Amino acid sequence: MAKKVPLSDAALELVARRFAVLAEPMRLRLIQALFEGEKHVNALAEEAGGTQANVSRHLQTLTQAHVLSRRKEGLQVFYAISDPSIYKLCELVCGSLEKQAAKQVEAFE
Amino acid sequence: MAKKVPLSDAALELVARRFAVLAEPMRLRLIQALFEGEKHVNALAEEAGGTQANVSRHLQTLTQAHVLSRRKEGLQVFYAISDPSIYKLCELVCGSLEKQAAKQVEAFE
DNA sequence: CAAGTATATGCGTATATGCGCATATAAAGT
DNA sequence: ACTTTATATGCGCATATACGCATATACTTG
Repeated sequence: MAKKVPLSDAALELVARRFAVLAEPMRLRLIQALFEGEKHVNALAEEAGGTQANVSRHLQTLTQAHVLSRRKEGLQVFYAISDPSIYKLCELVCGSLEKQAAKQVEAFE
Repeated sequence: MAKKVPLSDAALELVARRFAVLAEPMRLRLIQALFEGEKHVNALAEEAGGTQANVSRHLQTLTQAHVLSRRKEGLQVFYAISDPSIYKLCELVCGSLEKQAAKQVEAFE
């Protein structure tokens, strides 16, 4: 397991795409809503404040990126977080942004 | 410190922008190059394989996002990673992608 | 099989952004 | 002051993608 080898172009594209998937507020809202557990599309649309069509698309994007899992039950489709690293990822970014904000505040004191 | 409160729209936009900054292969290449330490623009352009102009722009984007710091010394400008969370962020994503890849392989066995 | 409900998708548009090219700015040496 | 070197930026183009609207698909029920 070589650790210091620079990532290949293909690998970098994958990483970039991963970040891109998380780079939309609406998708983050959906992920946040799913932190509470599995939910179906209409519930998510209502909670996240988007149209059914748009939410469905975003859910598709997240599922294709293996961030969410999809489970069909009768008429409804339930989505859930399938990649546990998402939790830490969001925590890390939030923490970093909080530190930044704290620094901004310092500058005014 | 309330932890379970959903993030505000403004906060989500910030998080999204943070991810967006990391969602470009060229910027990831620059970050990766800077893992070895502070470097100046031309060195980064050569190492990352981009034009000076383009690299300069990406460095600006990363600096405005407080991912990098900028230090001017004579004619040269040195950039360095200023947000330590970047290391873990990249590790997390790489680890997650490796697991995904491993699963793909399993499917063929 | 028809009607209703939940979800997905085709299409057009508006916006964002990465890149190349040329040029501007800044600093150092002659 | 002029030239050279290092970096930044204005501009245009090409591409990606988020959203709205309408419609298609899938499943359930009467």
